[in-house]
Amino acid sequence: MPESDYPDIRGLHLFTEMSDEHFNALMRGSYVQNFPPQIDLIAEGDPSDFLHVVLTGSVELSSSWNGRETSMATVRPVSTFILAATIKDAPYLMSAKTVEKSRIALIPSQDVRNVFDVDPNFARAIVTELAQCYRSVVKSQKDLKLRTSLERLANYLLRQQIKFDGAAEFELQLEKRRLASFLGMTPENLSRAFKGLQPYGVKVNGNHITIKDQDDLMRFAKPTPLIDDYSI
Amino acid sequence: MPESDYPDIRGLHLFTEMSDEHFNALMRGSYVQNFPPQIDLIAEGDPSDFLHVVLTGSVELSSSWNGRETSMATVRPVSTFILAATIKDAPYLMSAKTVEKSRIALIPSQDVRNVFDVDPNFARAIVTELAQCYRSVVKSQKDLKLRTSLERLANYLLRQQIKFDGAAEFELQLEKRRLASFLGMTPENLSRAFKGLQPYGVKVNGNHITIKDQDDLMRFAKPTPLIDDYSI
DNA sequence: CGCTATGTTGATCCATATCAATAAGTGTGG
DNA sequence: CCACACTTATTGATATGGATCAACATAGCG
Repeated sequence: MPESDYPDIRGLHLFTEMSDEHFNALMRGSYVQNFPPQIDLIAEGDPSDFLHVVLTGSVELSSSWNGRETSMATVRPVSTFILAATIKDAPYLMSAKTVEKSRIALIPSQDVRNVFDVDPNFARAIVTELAQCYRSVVKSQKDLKLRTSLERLANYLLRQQIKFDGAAEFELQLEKRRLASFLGMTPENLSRAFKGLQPYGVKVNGNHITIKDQDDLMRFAKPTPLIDDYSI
Repeated sequence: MPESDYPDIRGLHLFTEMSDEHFNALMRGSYVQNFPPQIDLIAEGDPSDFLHVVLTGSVELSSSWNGRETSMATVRPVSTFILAATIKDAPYLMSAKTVEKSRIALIPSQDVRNVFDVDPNFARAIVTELAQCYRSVVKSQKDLKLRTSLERLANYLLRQQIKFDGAAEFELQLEKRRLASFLGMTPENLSRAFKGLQPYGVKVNGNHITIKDQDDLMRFAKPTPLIDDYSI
């Protein structure tokens, strides 16, 4: 891997606290690759040979069964994905494909496990990261089981708004069809859900969202830190 | 904590590999309590003061929002729950209440974090456990998003059957209303779903399930290790 | 430019929720 | 030990959220 990529990766929580020696050892065995859009990186069920780090671009994680498919998450720079499979040396539970042109670091899973065993700081970081991931999925599960699709959309928009520092206007980060699948609905239903939020001051123009009155939307959406991840 | 309870806890993956010294240190600060059925142990949002270990009985984890409630999991002996909250020192995301009379060990979260920092074997065990938990929720999420309620029930029954060593007849471990909520449906719908599985050889009598022809049910349920956890 | 993928809108269908009534347990106290 | 209350399970009738199908519009893109 080119040393110019080291700082980005080092900046991740996962890698900040570990020793230089171990970090460099990890990096030496790793490599970085540029992928065009729509490239399959991983198929669910594959053995987990590498821990992946998205440096630029974005990657969609999805799963399928019996001819159906659903979007599970979108990974943006700089973060890792499929840490759990790497740790457990178990097959990936999700497929991954690039959404846009992306630069991705691949760290051999075996190296991750080796360094984990000798670097307590790295071990602690992994635990924190895994606990974080776990809690995120639990939240997402609650979102799915406790809310209607309209409520999920409303809360999604509020979370996005917070990401953009509470701006009244912002751009959707995802294609609508992907967003629909992520929220557990069809594109048609998402279209109608946007309409359904008009009474609460939500305006949509392509990917451009305007939230007239945040409080109004919040009264409907009833966001809570026990479901909605404001940190990400 | 009475020393007679040590072996059960020590037998958990989480605690097998750690040093005696650290294990005893953890146990000294812990205590064990007997609870009657239907006792609230934890409310979601509470600070995570203790790692809980179910020694006997069973505990239901649930979440609620805006007047709705859903069952997230049922914990049976001997296992821990809310490890992630303990590790992150963050509020619980789920509530916990005893289903039956239960004996539960409470290990102060601070102690868990302290020992984690000094015992590499314990640290590794925690990572493995968390990765396992994470993957379980991801599977459960896929189950919810990719399958109809009938398919979820069919696969649930097959997983239960495997737990009972493939026996053609077994007892449901959960009350039906709890099972319904766990599977993300109403009790009425569960009732009808059982009927809907009759053509595939599923017979229900109270909590007693009979699966006439496993292959028949499997052809409908299409179980896969990428969604269905055969290990638990 | 057309071509293809994405998004919208309308009509309809279906899975599941809700409401209501009844039956069957389960537990409690007299 | 039974009668009563109360919770759980089932069944039927109906409502509804969301999916599906179809047509059309729009927007990237080679």
